[in-house]
Amino acid sequence: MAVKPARKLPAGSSGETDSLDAEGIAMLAKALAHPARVKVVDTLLRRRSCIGCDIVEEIGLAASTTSEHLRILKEAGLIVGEIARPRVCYSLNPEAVAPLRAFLQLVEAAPAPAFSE
Amino acid sequence: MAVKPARKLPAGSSGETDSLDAEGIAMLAKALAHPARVKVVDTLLRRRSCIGCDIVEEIGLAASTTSEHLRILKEAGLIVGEIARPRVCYSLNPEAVAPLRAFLQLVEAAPAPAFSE
DNA sequence: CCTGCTATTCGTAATTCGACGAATAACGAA
DNA sequence: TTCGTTATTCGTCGAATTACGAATAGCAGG
Repeated sequence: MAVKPARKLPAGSSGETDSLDAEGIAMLAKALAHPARVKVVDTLLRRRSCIGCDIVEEIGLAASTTSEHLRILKEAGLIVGEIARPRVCYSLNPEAVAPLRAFLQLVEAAPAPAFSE
Repeated sequence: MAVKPARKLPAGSSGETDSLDAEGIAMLAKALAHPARVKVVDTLLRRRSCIGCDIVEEIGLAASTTSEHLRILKEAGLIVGEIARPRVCYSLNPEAVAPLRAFLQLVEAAPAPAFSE
């Protein structure tokens, strides 16, 4: 479809001073756009620890499905996985969330619409 | 596979720490999980105004596609549309974003993983 | 060596998403 | 009333997501 008229500026940290990184924001949001993945993040938030197969039990999906969700979260940089054979130890990467959080904070600080609903 | 029963406990109860609304968080994130929709929100953020077809021009997609994105944002409660025939005047609904923002803030405040990458 | 434990990858379905043009709706203006 | 402007809905298509079980990969230990 190639419906990308917008400039695909390579990851070279170009100076977008006034335009926000919609792609990056959307990518982060997408990583959290599923209840199972939100639960994973929440689990890692409460149990500071990380155990792999405990996550499977916590969210109640098949191991392979859970692994896929973990892959997506990893790809978005939201979590990191330390290999400790035969286990994998997952942890949050708190700073990865910053761009999305900053954007939401801007939105929340915006003036409410004049008309009430 | 024992499918875990998704329990729907009232959000108004006592502790908000153990009753995370994963569904709601994910729904909000999903609404922002596309660059075009992030751009719409950003446009409404910068131009406090609301004009409907200006949004179409701003994000560069077909009108029908844009309308669909607006519908999704509306459905998630992130924006509201005031009908001013033949136009529709869109505005942000800043408070709708609060649950997701609060969740992200918790994540960001979490201790970083012990091992560095 | 083989066995068990854990995590990931593979193959495959069903469903949802994202995009477009065409058709439709709804009102102000002529 | 008819026309013009704007927004939404409809129908459709390919692509992506989500889910599962089966198969695979690595290591610790008997």
